[in-house]
Amino acid sequence: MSKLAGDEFKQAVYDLTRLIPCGRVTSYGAIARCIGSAGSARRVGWALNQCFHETPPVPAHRVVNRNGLLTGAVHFSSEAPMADQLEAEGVHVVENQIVNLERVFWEPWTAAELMDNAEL
DNA sequence: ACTTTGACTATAA
DNA sequence: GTTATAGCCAAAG
Repeated sequence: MSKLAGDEFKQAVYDLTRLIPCGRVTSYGAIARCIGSAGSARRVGWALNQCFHETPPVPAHRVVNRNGLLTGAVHFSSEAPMADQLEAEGVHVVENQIVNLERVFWEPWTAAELMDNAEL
């Protein structure tokens, strides 16, 4: 068993994505690795594609590729572009690419410490 | 059941 | 530094 089903995988991705602090971003591969499915970065994107009709909403705009490029911007609503939401949180975006990526990058393993601390 | 595609990543040239 | 190719896993056609 222990096989990560599609729905469980999506839930794991959503849960971790919701833990991303405001003004920070992360990568698909980092999320995939944190949930135990390293190398399945593409599945993270697939899961996030379904997040729009999920409740509560998932801040998918904080998830970008390893290059800091907003590859999923085209999947966002025209009224709330990915870049616009990132800029609203203080993240500078130029040509669909995040500026100072290292400065705003957030590693999901930080969430593990937070959750562990919360359980105490 | 097989083939193609996808919000990716790493390595090689 | 960039560009090209391979590896990756699962869903959709």
